[in-house]
Amino acid sequence: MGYEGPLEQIDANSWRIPKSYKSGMRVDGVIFADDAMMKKLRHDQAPDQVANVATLPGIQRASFAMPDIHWGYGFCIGGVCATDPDDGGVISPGGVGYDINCGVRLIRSHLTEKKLGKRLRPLVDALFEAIPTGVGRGSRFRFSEKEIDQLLAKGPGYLVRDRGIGCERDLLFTEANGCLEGARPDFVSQRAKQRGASQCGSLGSGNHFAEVQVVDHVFDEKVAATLGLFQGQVCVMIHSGSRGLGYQVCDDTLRVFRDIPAKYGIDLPDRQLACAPIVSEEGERYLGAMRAAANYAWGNRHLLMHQVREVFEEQFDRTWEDLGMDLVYDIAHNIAKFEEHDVAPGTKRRVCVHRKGATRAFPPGHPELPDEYQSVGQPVMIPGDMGTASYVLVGAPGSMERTFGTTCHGAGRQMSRTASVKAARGRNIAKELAGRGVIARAHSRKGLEEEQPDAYKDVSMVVEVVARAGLSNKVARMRPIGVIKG
DNA sequence: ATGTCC
Repeated sequence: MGYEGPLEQIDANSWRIPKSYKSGMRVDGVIFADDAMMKKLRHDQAPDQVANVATLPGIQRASFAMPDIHWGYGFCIGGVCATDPDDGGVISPGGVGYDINCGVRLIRSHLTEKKLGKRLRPLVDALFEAIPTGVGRGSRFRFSEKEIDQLLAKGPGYLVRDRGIGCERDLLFTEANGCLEGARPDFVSQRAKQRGASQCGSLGSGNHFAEVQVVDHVFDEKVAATLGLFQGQVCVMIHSGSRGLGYQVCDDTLRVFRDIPAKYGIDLPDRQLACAPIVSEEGERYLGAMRAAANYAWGNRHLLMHQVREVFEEQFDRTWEDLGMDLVYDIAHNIAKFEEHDVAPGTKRRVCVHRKGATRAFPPGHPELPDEYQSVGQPVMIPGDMGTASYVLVGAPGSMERTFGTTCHGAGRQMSRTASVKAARGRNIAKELAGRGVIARAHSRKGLEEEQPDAYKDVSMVVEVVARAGLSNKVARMRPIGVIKG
């Protein structure tokens, strides 16, 4: 079952689904992809999901999808949708995803691959021992009921200021400073908090990882230098989200939202697009809980970084400050937040930008960027597969004009999890990775099989499209040398 | 993604 509707080529990198395609579409759909990607997309349901999102009340300009588009719950992964609260705009949990504020952070260091040498193996082993990974795993950090409310309200700011973990600079180099205003811990269920209380500081499973990487190629020396990156440098990339807490918030909300569209007279082409007006009791309850889960996720990645720093300190017998292990940046790629954007030429509005498997990519000069990055734009980390590469980009002016300041978020799967496991029969993925120069540690053999390099599209093709489309510019390619997973 | 079914 593929997509049989119209796809009009706008230019080399983007395609339009006209709003005449489906009744109820309020705006066009726009998909960023090259010719080869578009051919494959015809066999996917995801373009129909882009069209469905275009029917949501209050949607502005267009329903967008990034080149790593694939099918998801209600909204496609790689989807971007901005709604205006003053135009009847809605908030939809499906437009955020189950893993609220899943995201990526990159930590740099003074170390080089050359200097690391034989110390890589014990380093990866120590990371695997220190950092909890896998489904349902808890961490060594504990939060009482009062403390979890603090964490949900303040995010990593609570960890830095009240618990002395990490430093103020860590907050400055996190999207939204790691704290969304208007978080409502009191709108998060007891069950969600219980799951979250023991899991903060754990990695999780699936595509989540912590990776030791080497800067393999620099595309833009000047920008790389501003981000503190250089050829041959050792970095650590962390990909994780809000664990069981965010999942539970999404699950709790979807239960409540089943009958809400009808209550407000909202007609939907797919029940999974369940939503509520931003200006409604139900909308405000989800927004408050979602923001709290987002703050939790930033706290989680902050604690993961803290544990990485501890391991490096022990392995190299120097402080993390001495090792130069500063946070380059932390970005969310599953979130909805209010931002100022042009909804028409010269008309600025505060809109609710849903990014589901899509990354904010603010250009140089944006007021939300830290001073150090004003001249280069916001760093964007794009994880690829664990055997090939990840990318660092920076936001470009085209993102504001075209996609509400957004770019892609990853390679995107090309094989289902079951197909990946089947394809791994009789093979040893860890051994194959070792042959490619990557030390991989995971609790589950099946987990590694699901995440094998073949399961993913070529991340470099995805990055090429967003670069050519002017959404974000390439800075550096990162090659994995050690990875820990669930 | 997720104590992959309270």
